[in-house]
Amino acid sequence: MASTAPKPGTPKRDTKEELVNATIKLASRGGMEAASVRSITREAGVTEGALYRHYRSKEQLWVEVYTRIVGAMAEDKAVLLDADLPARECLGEWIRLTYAYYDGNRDAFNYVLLAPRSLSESLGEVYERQGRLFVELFTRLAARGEVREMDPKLALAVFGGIVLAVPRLVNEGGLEPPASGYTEEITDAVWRAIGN
Amino acid sequence: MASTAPKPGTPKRDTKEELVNATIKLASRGGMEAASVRSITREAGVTEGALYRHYRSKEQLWVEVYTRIVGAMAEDKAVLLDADLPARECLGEWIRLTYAYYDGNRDAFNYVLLAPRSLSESLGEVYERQGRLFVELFTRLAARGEVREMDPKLALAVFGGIVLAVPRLVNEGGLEPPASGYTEEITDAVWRAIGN
Amino acid sequence: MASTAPKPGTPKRDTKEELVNATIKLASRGGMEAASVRSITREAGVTEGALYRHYRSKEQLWVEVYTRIVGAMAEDKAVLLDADLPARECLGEWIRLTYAYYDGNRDAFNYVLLAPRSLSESLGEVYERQGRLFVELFTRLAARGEVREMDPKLALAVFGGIVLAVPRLVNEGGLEPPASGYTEEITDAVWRAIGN
Amino acid sequence: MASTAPKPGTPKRDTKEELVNATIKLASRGGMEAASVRSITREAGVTEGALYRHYRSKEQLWVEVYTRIVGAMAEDKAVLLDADLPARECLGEWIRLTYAYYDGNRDAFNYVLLAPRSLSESLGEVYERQGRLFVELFTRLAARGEVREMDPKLALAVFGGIVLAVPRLVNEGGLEPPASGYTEEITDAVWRAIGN
DNA sequence: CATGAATGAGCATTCATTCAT
DNA sequence: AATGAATGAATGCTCATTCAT
Repeated sequence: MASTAPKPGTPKRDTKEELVNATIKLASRGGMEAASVRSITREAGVTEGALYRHYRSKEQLWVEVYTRIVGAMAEDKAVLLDADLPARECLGEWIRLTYAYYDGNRDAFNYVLLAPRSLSESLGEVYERQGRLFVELFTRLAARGEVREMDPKLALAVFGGIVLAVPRLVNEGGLEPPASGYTEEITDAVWRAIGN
Repeated sequence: MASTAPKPGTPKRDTKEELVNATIKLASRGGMEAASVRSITREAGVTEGALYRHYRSKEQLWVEVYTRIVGAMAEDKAVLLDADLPARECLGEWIRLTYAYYDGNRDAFNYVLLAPRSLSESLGEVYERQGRLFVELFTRLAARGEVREMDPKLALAVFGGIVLAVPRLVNEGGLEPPASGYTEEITDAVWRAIGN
Repeated sequence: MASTAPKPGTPKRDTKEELVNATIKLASRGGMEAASVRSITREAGVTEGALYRHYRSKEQLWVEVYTRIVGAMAEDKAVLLDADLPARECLGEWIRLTYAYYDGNRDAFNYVLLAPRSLSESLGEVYERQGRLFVELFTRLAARGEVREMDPKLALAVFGGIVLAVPRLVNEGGLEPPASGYTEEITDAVWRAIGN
Repeated sequence: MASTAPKPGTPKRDTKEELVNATIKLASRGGMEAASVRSITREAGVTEGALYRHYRSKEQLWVEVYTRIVGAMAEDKAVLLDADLPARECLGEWIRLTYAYYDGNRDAFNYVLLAPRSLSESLGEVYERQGRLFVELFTRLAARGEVREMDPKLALAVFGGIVLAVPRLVNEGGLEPPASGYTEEITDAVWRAIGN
């Protein structure tokens, strides 16, 4: 008779997981407004108290949500960073990678990008960490003379602006959906703007 | 019988005006959270009831706020559209104009960017109208062969992305402040991305 | 057809009154724990929001409650202060007066006396004002040599301690109820402790 | 097989002890509000479940806390009761003793004073037991004609009132700190009030 | 036109207590 | 004995909106 129940000392990781998933799900569907503590916990199938066992505050839950998304993406990007591909190709991969994570978590990203004012410092750090990775990439490529000579942070803004604005317009502004993959055209635009 | 009340023929547009100004003022200072119905009406010097006499809802007040800002900007841009300047110069002016309105109304814009989902159709229309103006510009320039051949809506996304992302990063991402005006460098980037 | 409804501009003082009364009533019955915002407003026949129209916080409501009770008592005591009665008689009246207000508001008093740590500054002020009145009385009597030479604040503590402890013991410690009026015996004890 | 666990014969009274100590420690530092079940158990180094293995409820833990404090004090006072000192001296010692326990456990005492209504009967008994001891003392002294003829319970109220009110005023009412010990002046006042 | 008191559902958070392990 | 995740009702408070005057 093998027991399917978790052992006493074994922390059930399910709840944290459920909470994070519920948060992303709700935010993706109905924007941040839909992601109240009540609705998150209902969606996760637990009570409000359970959230506060695992996270100090709603904000800390968001920190975890964002940290996970960005953290996973950052790992993949770090690999790319060391792959020493030609600049244009590298940028293309970078964008493809960004969209891979962006697509499933659109609203989590938007929340962070559009309302950082209200976010805690620890979330700000995760946010910056994401930016530093691009700056690192750009700086390396610049050292090899493969991209334009410009403030890497400005390059980051240009890159981030283009990459984030396009899906928004696709969604809400009437732009046609990606079809064969907008990525190519977006990479073109980014490359022209910051490439060599 | 000297009357201190406004003359019958004199339309008292004051209340609506005060409400709109109060909204922009509060949102610009303290973000969207500071612009509650209560604080808006207090700032405007009227009561909550008065707001609802003039606007169906808080949302409708925001529609008006946004319509006015974008409307005024659109007028200026329409002039530019007909001025037949060389493409690059025209784009530079266009950006300068955008920032002129954006700077004074950052939070009104951000609100729209952050939560368009919850805004009524009329706001969506205003939002699109702004985009159509750029599309019109781009199409004209394309007809003269002065910009790249690309989907004008994609150009809009690229343009909008760069233009909106840079001030954000300047503000919150640790980028150096505009100095004599980042506008030049932004225009460069935009031009490379979508110019000819 | 005389209208019984309040005029537009006329503030209905009822709600504030109801709130104050409900607070005293609940605190007197079930102690401070029974006086939650929810129960206070239910008892007053209004919703929670209504409380916050009239008071910035629950604490501010308590400030009003206490201010009213102490304020009314202080007025009566001020009269006594100027009546120039012989010390012992004056003290007796003072105690009688204290009980007159104390009896109807026992828990409001107890709350303030036993948990001042959590009270706002403005409540602290009201609290002190009550004490200053006694100190003033004691100082005057001392100047006439009718009471003992001692720190008036210590006298206040002795006076307050005796006066407040007796009803507590009557209520909860098994002391027999006042019968013909404990006041006489209490006045005796107080007089011996601080009189001349 | 060296065992690190306590020997079978050794009773592990640790948990109850830790719980009681943690409660007193927290209440003395941060008032009753700081003594939540969570913080008590964390301070004691156990979990919430452990508390409920040893006490039916939080209230029962407080009963134990209070019983211990008062019990220890009662033992000391019982010795004093049999020492047959002259009345005034005896009262002085009694007060000194009271403060010795009161000072280290101010908040435990205040809790009882503030909210006895909600405490179980067993706590009420402990509370009364404390009073009975004084009544016993007073009755003996009265039999020897060394104190006033008055209801011993009234004497208890007078005694208790003075003794409890003075430290409060010292702490919060702006009275000067005890210096070499207010005890002398307090004993004076008590003696005048109830002594012979 | 304007007032402003009242609504009532909503918010994030805390707490003593329970119970499967 | 002890664990600690989960409960669920309660807390003080905010907000856009309504309506009798």
